[in-house]
Amino acid sequence: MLTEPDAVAEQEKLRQQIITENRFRQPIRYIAGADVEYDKDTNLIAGAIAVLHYDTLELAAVATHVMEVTFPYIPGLFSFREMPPLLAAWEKLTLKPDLIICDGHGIAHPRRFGLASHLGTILDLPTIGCGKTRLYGTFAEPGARRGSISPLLAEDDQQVIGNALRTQDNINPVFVSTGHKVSLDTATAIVLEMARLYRLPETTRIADHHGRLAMEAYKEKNPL
DNA sequence: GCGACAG
DNA sequence: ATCTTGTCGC
Repeated sequence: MLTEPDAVAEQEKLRQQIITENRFRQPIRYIAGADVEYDKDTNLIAGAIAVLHYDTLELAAVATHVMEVTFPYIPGLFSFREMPPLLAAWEKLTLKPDLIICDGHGIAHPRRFGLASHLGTILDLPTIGCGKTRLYGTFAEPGARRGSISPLLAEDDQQVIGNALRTQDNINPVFVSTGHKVSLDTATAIVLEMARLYRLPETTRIADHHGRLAMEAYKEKNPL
């Protein structure tokens, strides 16, 4: 099994591969959302990846995978818990997206290696981190209107590691950061564009929905 | 020693 | 993550 020190060493190794500039073919045609659901009374987790048409937000493909957890929840090593089900779901996916928005942070992480960066470097695919709450860094409250941003700062405000982005008027901001091969500015613009109606981008909402369905179906088919 | 701590 | 309907407020 993977030990904590090994996980940290793995992070450091992969972290060096992160590219924080745009390196993807434009225009974007397919954009995906990646999310993982947990079951309250078992140790099952369901990874889900939903691919949407970038322009219409119409669902183009989806894949899920239910399995048992293989790593505990440790802030900072979170990705080692969610990567297994996501990679398994990725293998089942028939239509590969141009870019993935992850439910968790990218480089807005104490060692600059959150889930989005982990998934991006392993798959060598452009990824964006979009977390609902802050993990690392300091920030000033962004303006009250949709589209307002405020930088997430680290190392005594000497580094910008992400953006607090208000996706709807007077609603708590989300935290956007580069995962891999997408600049912070581009990542922020894409998340805002995908969050037309709700606080979270449509990609993660759809992935979350299918993850739930997969979990229910699995428990139905495999009773305790 | 005391908090903080993605999902 | 999960527990969870109605309800307080804009």
